[in-house]
Amino acid sequence: MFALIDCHNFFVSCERVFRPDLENKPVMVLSSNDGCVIARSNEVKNLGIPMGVPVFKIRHLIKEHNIQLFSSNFLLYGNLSTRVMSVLQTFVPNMEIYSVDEAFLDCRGLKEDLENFSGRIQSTVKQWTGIPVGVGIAPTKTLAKVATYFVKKRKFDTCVLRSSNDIEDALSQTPIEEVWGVGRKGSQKLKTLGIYTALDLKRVDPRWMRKTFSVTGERLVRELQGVSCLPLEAEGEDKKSLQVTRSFGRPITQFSELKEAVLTYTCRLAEKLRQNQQKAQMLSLYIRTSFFKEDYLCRSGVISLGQGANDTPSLVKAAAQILEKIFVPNCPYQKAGLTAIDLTSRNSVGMGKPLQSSLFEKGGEFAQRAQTKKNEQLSDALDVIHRRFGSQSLVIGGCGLTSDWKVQCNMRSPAYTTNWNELLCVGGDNIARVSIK
DNA sequence: TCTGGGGTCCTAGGACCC
DNA sequence: TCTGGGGTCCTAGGACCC
Repeated sequence: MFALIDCHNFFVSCERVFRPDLENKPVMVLSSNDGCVIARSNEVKNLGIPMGVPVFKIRHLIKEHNIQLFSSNFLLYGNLSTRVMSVLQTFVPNMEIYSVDEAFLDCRGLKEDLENFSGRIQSTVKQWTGIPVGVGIAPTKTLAKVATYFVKKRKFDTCVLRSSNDIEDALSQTPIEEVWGVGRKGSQKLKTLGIYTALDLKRVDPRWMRKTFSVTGERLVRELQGVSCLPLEAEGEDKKSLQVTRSFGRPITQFSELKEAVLTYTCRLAEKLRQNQQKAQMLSLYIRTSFFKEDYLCRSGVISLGQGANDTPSLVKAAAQILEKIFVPNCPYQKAGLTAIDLTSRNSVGMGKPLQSSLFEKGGEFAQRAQTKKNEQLSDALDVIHRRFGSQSLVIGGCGLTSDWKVQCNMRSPAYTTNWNELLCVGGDNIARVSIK
């Protein structure tokens, strides 16, 4: 049996941990640039506000219902996520962190009654972290997903699907578009084939499904039939790609400004690579205008980083080269994104596979190695300085200093758990109502 | 006026190998 | 006249997830 633990309205719940006065009030968290709704409290869901809707379309509802807004504060959410996961780790030997707000637990060998077990998880996480969670338990991961769908819909705390009667009953009440792995396109196609519920899908021939929807479709059907095809993923797998993509606070037309933005994102990407102890062998960059405007334009390019790099100077140089190549003048760019691909594994010798050196390396092998070493030392120093004095304390020249193209986030909550200067104050002018149970 | 960010997996088709 | 069979690797694009 698999247990899926799913945090309720996670980002909103994180904000409420430090703002208990917002309990039972409508609260939303917005995407970067305060553009779209990415998390809603139950009160907001009850108003019929959908996930992902742009804020400007619902201004009137926000005002009318006095909805409390927050810019996204991923530092906070990431930190609270870590807390929740470490509490979950105390319950079972094997678990998979599936996303920032979800984890699968392997329930094999559990002596305890499952209803009791899930209740205990739910109350412990709430008490130790302040985050409310739902728990769904079933024989496969996909069925556990169905169980948590019921938790959300029916406002249960927990749901255990065990007997085939219970499972079939739950599946018959699950619309096909709610099944894990069936997206918008898939559900449209399935409906034209007469498959409307999860139960309908469970009853199709897996071999037919493979022909029509590839191996992924076949696995899905088998999972619904109770045959586990998706094992718990091992922990600490290396990432296969890393990205930094951002929309700008306003459209950018000038090359010089676009370059500042791209190089700023590149520095961040290099930092992420170093944090992960990985190197990239390829770097790709795209720049694009707004989807919603006429003459939509998207340009992209890829460049090789030779044997793999994660030092800031190498990546910055590569990104600038791509940008020169793909830039088209007089376009209102709205977004840029970088992706590091072909990442070397964390555990391989000397960080990165022991690759052959390139036959066509310029400047001779020794000069090249010396330069790489310098760049890596510089990057390490940069990391140390950023940790100590903040990420803005020292930047490379190409990133610019004014950068008024930066994303808007005017309603961000404090970094309550990661910055000494932003700890929650109790008493004084700014009294927070914290109830300690 | 105003529309997120970061990932994974799968397939098809082409180039290439013996 | 007539031209095989069995592979791997790479890339682009699509779909899906949170």
